[in-house]
Amino acid sequence: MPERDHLYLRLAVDLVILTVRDDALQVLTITRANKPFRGQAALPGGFLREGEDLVGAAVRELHEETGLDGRGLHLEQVEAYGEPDRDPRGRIVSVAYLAMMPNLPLPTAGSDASTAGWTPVARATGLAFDHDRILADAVERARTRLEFTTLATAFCGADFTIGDLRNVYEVVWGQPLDPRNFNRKVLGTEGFVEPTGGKRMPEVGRPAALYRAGGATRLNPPILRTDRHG
Amino acid sequence: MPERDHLYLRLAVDLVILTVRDDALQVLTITRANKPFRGQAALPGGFLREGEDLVGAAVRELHEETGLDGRGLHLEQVEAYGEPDRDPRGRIVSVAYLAMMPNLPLPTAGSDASTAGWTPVARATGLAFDHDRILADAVERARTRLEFTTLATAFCGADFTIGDLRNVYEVVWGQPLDPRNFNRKVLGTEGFVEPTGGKRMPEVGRPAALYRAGGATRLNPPILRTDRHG
DNA sequence: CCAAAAGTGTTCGCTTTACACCCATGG
DNA sequence: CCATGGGTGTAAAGCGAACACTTTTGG
Repeated sequence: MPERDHLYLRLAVDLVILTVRDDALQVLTITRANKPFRGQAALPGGFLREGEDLVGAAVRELHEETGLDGRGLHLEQVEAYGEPDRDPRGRIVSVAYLAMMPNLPLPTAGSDASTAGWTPVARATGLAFDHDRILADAVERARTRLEFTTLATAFCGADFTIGDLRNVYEVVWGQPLDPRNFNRKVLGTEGFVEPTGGKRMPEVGRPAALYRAGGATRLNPPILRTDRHG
Repeated sequence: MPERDHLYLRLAVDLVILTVRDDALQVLTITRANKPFRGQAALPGGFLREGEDLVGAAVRELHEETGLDGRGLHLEQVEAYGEPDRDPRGRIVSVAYLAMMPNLPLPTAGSDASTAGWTPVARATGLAFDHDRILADAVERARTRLEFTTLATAFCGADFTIGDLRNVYEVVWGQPLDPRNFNRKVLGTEGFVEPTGGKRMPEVGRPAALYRAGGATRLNPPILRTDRHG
């Protein structure tokens, strides 16, 4: 039923999956197997299919291209990108999604999955399409999310210490924080973390209490970076 | 060049144009002239065309449906909506844009434009498609924007008083503010407003100094609502 | 004079920040 | 003992909420 002035196009979903690894903020990238940009690094993603939700497409593509199970992951829409010439294959509008996950080994099983890997955000330049810009937007969004939500816990495993959580903030923000004040701020925010009762023995130093993510979503009051963006 | 698993669809752009009018937050709506939802209120919007930018489509549709010139308006992307059944005409993904403008009379010239009008947000329910949800998301975004950016000035004309600006905050947030503290907060934020030197005589009371929008974009420190959302 | 809105000064209390200090472990 | 990171106490500084008070107009 195409009509006059009605442009038909394809819709892509691109994924910015972030983790904290080796004291650096890293992004999940794939090496493109097909043209255009064959052999070049890109964000994982793919085309929306019939009957599929945007988030559903994101979860499916994540699994197909990296072997990861995206269910349970907090997938947050960043923005839609629609410049007419952003994709040489034709008119393709892309919706970017952001997720944060703990530092887990990537499955190496699947065929497509074999090309997926972590890249430090600081060195992730020259990506295919307009993925440099998408990545920059998503990282800025993630930095803001740490200020106002409890999503930093998404970077940690099931159990973590306050030091682990502080490390997430320091790495994502690229800014050192006072360990003592950070401790109080986190523990003083109801629902941010819950003690598990366990302890973790470090290589050196006093054992640290273990926590898991609490029920709260929003941080009130927020934990603000002093170095304001903009 | 359609391939397997590549869904072709149409992309719509929907507009949430807000203003403050009669001490109420109001949204620009149209009455649909075509099916589906013929005769029902909806947000202005339309389909993306060939070679067109997302923002370009938003500006064009705004002009076609309301007669307004969207150039110069701060159009901010809110979100993309992609539920498979959100539009009975077929698979249509919509990208919503938000803009804030002063209380100007709407052009009544154009044929399509004749159905455009302002509706108080509080009474704007039962809109076509999923526009109720889009409106709610956009309004929440606007409320947050007032906290962290200088966009409240977009609701005012070229010249305005601090009282005018405070009224914008009070109406959009639905919450009274202390006039004295608000005054200092605004004037103490560099680049928020600039004095024009003029004064405005009210019907009753002391004349108020006039200001215009300053060069700043972000509010640092922010002006936070006490009634936290969520 | 009074009413009403604009604008200034000041106090109180909380949050943030900076840092001294103690705790618990391995070597 | 020392080094290292975890955790508590505390005082100073900064900021926002509340409100007394002055200013400038029209009636």
